[in-house]
Parts: sequence; C-alpha cells; structure tokens
Amino acid sequence: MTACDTCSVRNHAICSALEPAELNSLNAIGRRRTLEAGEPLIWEGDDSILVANVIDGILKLSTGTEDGREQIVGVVYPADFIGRPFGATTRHSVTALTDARVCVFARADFDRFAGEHPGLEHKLLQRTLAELDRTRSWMLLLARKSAEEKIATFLLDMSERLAEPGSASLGRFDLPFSRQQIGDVLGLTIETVSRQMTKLKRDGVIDLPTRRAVAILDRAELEAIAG
Amino acid sequence: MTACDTCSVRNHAICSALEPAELNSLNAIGRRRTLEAGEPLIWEGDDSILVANVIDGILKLSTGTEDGREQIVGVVYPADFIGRPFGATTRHSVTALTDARVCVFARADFDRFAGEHPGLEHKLLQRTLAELDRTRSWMLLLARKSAEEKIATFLLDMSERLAEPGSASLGRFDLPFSRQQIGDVLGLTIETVSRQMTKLKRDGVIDLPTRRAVAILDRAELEAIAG
DNA sequence: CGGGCAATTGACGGTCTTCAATGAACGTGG
DNA sequence: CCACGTTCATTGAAGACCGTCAATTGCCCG
Repeated sequence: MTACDTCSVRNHAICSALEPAELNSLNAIGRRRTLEAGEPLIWEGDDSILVANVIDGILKLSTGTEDGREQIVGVVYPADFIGRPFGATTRHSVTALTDARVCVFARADFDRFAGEHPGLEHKLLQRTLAELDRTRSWMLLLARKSAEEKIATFLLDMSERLAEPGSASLGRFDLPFSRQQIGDVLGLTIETVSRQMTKLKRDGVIDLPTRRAVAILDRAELEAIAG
Repeated sequence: MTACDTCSVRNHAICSALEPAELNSLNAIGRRRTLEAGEPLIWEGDDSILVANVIDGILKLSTGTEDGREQIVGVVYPADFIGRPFGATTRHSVTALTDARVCVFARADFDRFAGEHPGLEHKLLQRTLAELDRTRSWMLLLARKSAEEKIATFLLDMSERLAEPGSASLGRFDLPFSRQQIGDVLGLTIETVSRQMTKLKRDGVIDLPTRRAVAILDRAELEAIAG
C-alpha cells in the first residue's frame, strides 16, 4: 500500500504508464507536498532541482522582465506535470493559485527513473507535445486578438476546464484568478480586464455574481466575440 | 550506404540516438523531399499524416484567425523536428521560408518506429521540452514588449542563429524573413516593423545594407533596447 | 528601360495603457 | 455584530503607441 494506490490522478498522470511494481519504485523517490494559495514551488532561474505531478489544485507558470512586467505562460491542473527534466535550469516560476497538493521528485532521481522506464517518457512526451500545441495557440491570442476577444476566449477556456460536473448550469464557475492575474495571462492591464468584463456583463453575455464567479448567459454570443 | 550516412544533420537531429542498424530501418521508412521558398509542407487542420526532420533550410510554423490575421508560432532550423506525432491533427501550417530539404516520414510509420526505439523518443522529448521553453519565453515578448523591444529582441535572436561561422563580422546576416513575416512573428504590422528598423538604423545601432541584410553596429545598445 | 512588388514614409484615429480617484468586499479586532 | 482598515475591483480622464489608410520610393526582374 503506497500513497499512489489512493492517488486521485493515478490513472491520468504520466504515472499511468507504470506497472504496480514500477509505481512502487517511483513512489519511493517522490514525496507529497501541500501548497497554500499564493505559495511558490519553483523560482525562475533556479537550478532545476525538482519536478512534480499535480494531484490537486491549480498552479501558474510565470516569467517576467527585469523592470517588473509579468506574464503567465502556462496554467497547470490536476494530473499535469511540472518542471524541467533533462535541463539545468528552470525558465519560469511555478506558484500555486489555489491550495494545492503535488507529488514532488528530485530532478536527478526523476531523470534516472525516466531513463529506465520508456513508457513513462512516452507519456511525458505526449503531454509535452499537447502542451506545446496549446501554448502555440495561445500565442495567436496574445499577438493578434483584441482585449474583448481575449477576455471572451479566456472565459470560454475557463468554463471548459472548470465546469463542475454535478452542476446543472455548465456556464457557471469560480475563477481561480484575480483580475490582475487574468491580465497577466492575457497580456492586458487590470483596468482593461475590468472594463471588458463589465462590458460583457452590460451586454447580457455574462453575469458576475461575485468577484470570482462568472456565469455565461449567452455562450453562442461569447463564442462569436471570441473570434 | 544509405542517405543517412551522408546526412549533414546526422549527429544533431533526433536520429543521433540510433545505432547504424536502427538508422537503416528508419531510413527505410523515410524519404527526402525538397521544398522551394514559400512552398507549404503541412496545412493547419490537416490530418496529421506526416512528420519530418529538417536537413537544410528554414521553415515557419503558422496559424491564423478566420478573418485572416496570421501569426508565426515557431521557426525551425536544420536538425529540428517537424510535425505532430501521436496526435490526430496538426494545429499549425508548416511552410518553407527558404529553399529547404527535409526527411519525411508517414506519421503512422514514425509513431510505430518511435515506440520501438526509446532512445529516439528521449531525444524527441528533450527537443520538445526545449522548444516549449523557447515558446513560453516568446509569449512574454508578444504580450508585454513594445514594438522597439520586439524588433531588438528579434534581431539579436536572428544574429545568434544565423551568424556565419566563417564571417569575421558576427553581427552581419541575411534575414530569412520579409518585413511582413517579421511582423507575423512579432505580432506587429509591416509598417511598424519598417519604422522601428529605420529608427534603429537612424540611431546608429544597426545598418541595413540591403532589404534582407542586417548589420549590428552596437550590440550592447541593442541588448539594452531589447530589455 | 519599365513593370511589379516590397518597403518606406506620412497623416490620422482607435485601442489600450497610465494615472488617479472612488467604490466594494473581506478580515480583524473591539 | 459592527466599525474600521486593507486589499481588490471599478470607473473616469488623458495620452501614448501602434494600426489603418494612402502615397511614394526603391529594388529586382525581365
């Protein structure tokens, strides 16, 4: 009986490539760690000393310029992989957006283990290729879309990822981001984010019951705006 | 004696993971193909039916919105890998920027071969992880940098990739991009690209001997501008 | 030499940022 | 439970930057 046996992402994370005996070996080199919302896990420019699987919660990958401009370059969800195996340094920070639980490995240990388990590397490759596709799609948004299109695209993306399975209203969810963080994802200022959200609410496309909650009232219209 | 034996990227592309006998097998399922500048290799949204290694030349990966805005989401050089293994569709177009030679594989053949050769998958994983890092860095540029900073960053990036080994002047090279394509990389219009390049020339930071040529006169200043 | 395309240059306008103030939500302590 | 301070979000006004539209120049090729 190991921690893996009861792990909620056991069948979705890259670990799903492993046989029970192999999983035991992996479990032996990893450890659980909990993070509070806002707590950092890895700093940009650090020596790449650890990698991790997300068990629960949402984390952001971010980078910034010297003069303080920040950009969120990725968001990871349960079963996603974090960190930079086979590389000396980490090029972006990792910070918890919500309370989170992760399964952490020393990078050297993980690199060695992965080298001996091609199935694990295969899963990691698939995940990385999919992430690269998603990241490249996001570049189009950052470079070419208007503020209104960005917000609409963002809200649709969030609704797909966060829609509560039980909830009857598929278009209602709580954002794991502050307005500032939404700006950091979309390459906008907090004021522009606020104005565009208010505009969508005024036009009856969405509702904003609380600071963090969003309800999509007219999905077709939102999709049209997203472009 | 196979085509691989004389291949100029033999020791740099993912093929370098293979033993001679394995290389023979890979050679058997691949074929060479030449592309002229401007010629497409893969279209966005196509079924992912082929993957390739770049032998010679430079190609762009691009995507666009329905209303015609285009964005270049990646640029690949000799020894780089092209395409989307283990996935049903390709999410961006691939087009030659210069005359190019590539080593093409049917995706199904490549997927099978890769599954049987973990060393190859390992190389591909390393390459994909590095590409993801680079792509994420580029997001910061697209989302947060000014036009001037974008152009300066772009020119420095080009100078590193293109500097002729023999040339005494490391800061002189020919761009493989038109002004329009530079705009498509940086998320700018052709006019803004032109204006910023002219400004850098006027300020004595660079020289523009011909349409495609660039000479960096003051690298330190250019780096300062790049931010 | 001349046609055609790429690049440059100019004028103007819109979008988003910046700066600043107000308003709402949340937690703490009385 | 409410007063208060702090943080986050909203709103407003002004302006910078970049995009758009249009005209011109320069380069490359036949």
